[in-house]
Amino acid sequence: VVSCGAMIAGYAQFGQGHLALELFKQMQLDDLKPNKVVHLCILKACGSIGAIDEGMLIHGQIVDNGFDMDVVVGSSLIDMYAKCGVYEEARKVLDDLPGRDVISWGAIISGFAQDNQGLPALEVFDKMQQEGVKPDKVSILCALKACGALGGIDQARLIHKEVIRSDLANDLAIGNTLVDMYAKCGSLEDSQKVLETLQNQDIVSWNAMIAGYAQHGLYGLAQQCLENIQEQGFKPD
RNA sequence: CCGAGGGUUUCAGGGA
Repeated sequence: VVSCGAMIAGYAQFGQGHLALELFKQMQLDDLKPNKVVHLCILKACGSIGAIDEGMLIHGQIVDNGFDMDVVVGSSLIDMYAKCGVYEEARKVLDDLPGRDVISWGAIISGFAQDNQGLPALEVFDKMQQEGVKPDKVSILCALKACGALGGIDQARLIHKEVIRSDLANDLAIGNTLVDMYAKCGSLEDSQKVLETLQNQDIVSWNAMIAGYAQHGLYGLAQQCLENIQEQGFKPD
């Protein structure tokens, strides 16, 4: 079971969801009883390929095994349902999950944000805080992405302010997401400002800025930005 | 006793 589990984990992590599912089915044909970790990996696989039918089947097995009250398993279920776009079910699992934490909430927020559903993402983000759960880096990343999807510049500035006062003020992933978010909100000046104040920049920072200019038809500025980074010795990808 | 386990930022191309 453990060696199969390790294989399934590998497949799931490398985006080979179908192979993971195949191996999982083979396991069951061989009468090997999946443990908790195998369930977690297979849920990830289901989410990544949108295999909702398989996912619901696994959910049933998890309930039968009494694993469904485990916060890690519960969060994986939420993630699976959210990635499959079945938000009502994701929400139901979240509401019934004892000890739900910032990751459980983050799974739904991420699902909405990834799906360009900015408004519901931010609603859940607020609800989480109303319940006294403090946002962490990942949930903030997702909330910022949601602002970008929504074009909600006011919400964006609000969250940005909070970020500045937090220990994430100099975080590169957060900074990159801010650059992208402001660009998607149509405020390229803000993007540029954030980019310039980053302590370090990487390829993602530049790409976000260039894409922002390009998507607003500012081809000259996009070009200029590209030349800038090359002058600084960075290689575009 | 050991190993495997949860939400994570940017960008391109063809067809229906």
